[in-house]
Amino acid sequence: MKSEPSDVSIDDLANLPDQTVAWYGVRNYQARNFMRDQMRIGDAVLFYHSNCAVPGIAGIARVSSTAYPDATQFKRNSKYFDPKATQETPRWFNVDVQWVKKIELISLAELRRHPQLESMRVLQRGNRLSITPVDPTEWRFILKHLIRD
DNA sequence: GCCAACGTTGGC
DNA sequence: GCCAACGTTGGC
Repeated sequence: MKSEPSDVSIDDLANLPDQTVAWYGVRNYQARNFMRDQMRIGDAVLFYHSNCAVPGIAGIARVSSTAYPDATQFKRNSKYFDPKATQETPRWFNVDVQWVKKIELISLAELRRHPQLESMRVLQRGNRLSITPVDPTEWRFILKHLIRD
């Protein structure tokens, strides 16, 4: 899951109440569907810093709620306000994400160096999704080879 | 339903 | 700040 560290960084997450954040603001249907239809409580998350000096995986988190309506879609003064969304028929959903640990940053350049990760969804050319599934094989490779405890 | 115009993402 | 890539909008 991508987050701009200027918005919510891995350290910000560690310092929030319950070390938890609602993953608000997703306005892409595919990304929404991943949260709404596929994420389950306890699912592990790679917390990725995007749109910053050194983009890459900055930590591990976990899904701590199932999806529920994103509150920002109803807030007129929010940049995420959606005039077509109503309480009865919300359009946008988010899960809660809880901090697990910070890791030594695995940069995007580093991720691209490993052929074992070349089909990782987040690394595909033209990918603009802020949320992408991680293949178990890729997950295990990252855990085993790119993260030291 | 097509598609041009526009907006957004995000690496560089 | 640039720009490639892609999603969305809306006129027709």
